[in-house]
This record gives sequence, structure tokens and C-alpha cells, in this order.
Amino acid sequence: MNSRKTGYWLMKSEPEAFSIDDLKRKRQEPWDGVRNYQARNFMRDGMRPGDRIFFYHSNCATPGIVGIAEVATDAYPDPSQFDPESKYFDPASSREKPRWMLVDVKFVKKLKRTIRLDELKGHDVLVETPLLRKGNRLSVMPIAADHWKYILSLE
DNA sequence: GCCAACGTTGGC
DNA sequence: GCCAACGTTGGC
Repeated sequence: MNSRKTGYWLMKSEPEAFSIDDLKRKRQEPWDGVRNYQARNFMRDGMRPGDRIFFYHSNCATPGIVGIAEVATDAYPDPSQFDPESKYFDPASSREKPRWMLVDVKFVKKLKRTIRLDELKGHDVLVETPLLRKGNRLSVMPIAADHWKYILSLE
């Protein structure tokens, strides 16, 4: 058997563009528009269906973790890269050699409260987690299993 | 709105 | 391959 431990991730979204409530309503969505190679590589090479995701609201009044989602598919080419009408269109990409990949993400639940970024910064055990490293702007990043459990316990 | 901390692009 | 210029992210 090719078994594998569950992976844990954090994905950022601006709530004005796509919030946890939007995901709840739609139940499942392709995570399109990622145009950063490191973030793409995490989706393409790291994520597997069933992996758990912290849904994070960024660039808003109260940045923080607001819900839990789950990886619903393996990675496949992001259709928006081929669409000239899309703001995510990438003329340098082609269907033969797609540059950008995505996974579908499905809603699991909203947290009872927002676990705020400024609150997370107060926990010394989390200093190594990518979200809290200085200057980190990645929109998709891994979370260590013990950090996942610890953060969940704060809810 | 500001701006630090990036990542990307392109001239050389 | 170097690196300056540029664009973006995202907290504040």
C-alpha cells in the first residue's frame, strides 16, 4: 500500500475576493489564480486529497484563521491561465505545457471564532511556522502536524 | 494609504 | 549570470 500521513496546509484568501462564507456556500471551489512558483509547487507536489487546510483571511481588518477546508482533488492545470478574458491569463503558458496548477478545495467548517494573526504571534511554539516568519507572503504554505494541533486547540 | 519584503523581468 | 527596476503582497 502506498499510504501517507495527512498533510496540513494554510491557504490565504482576501475575504473581499473569496471568503470562508463563499466557500461554505459553494461547498467546493478550484483554488485558481495562484501565480507563485513555490505556492504552485506545494499544491502540485505536496497536496493530496484529504489533506486539511486552515482557511486564512488576509489583507483585511482582522487577519487570521477562520475555518477549515480539505483538499478535494489532485492538482490539475488552472483553467484561468488559458483564458484571455481572465485577469489570471498567462500568455506564456499553453495547454501543452501548462505553467500553473491548482487543486479543488472543499468546505469543512468555520471556526467558532477567528484565530487572529496577532494572537498567533504571541505563542512562542509557533515561531517557526511559515505564516509567522518575517516577510512571508506565500499564499499556500505547509503547517507542521504538531502546529496544526496546537493552533486548533486555541479555538 | 504606506511601505517592507519579497518575486519576477529583462538589459547587459 | 548579475542586478536594477518594477510589481505584488499584506500587515499596519
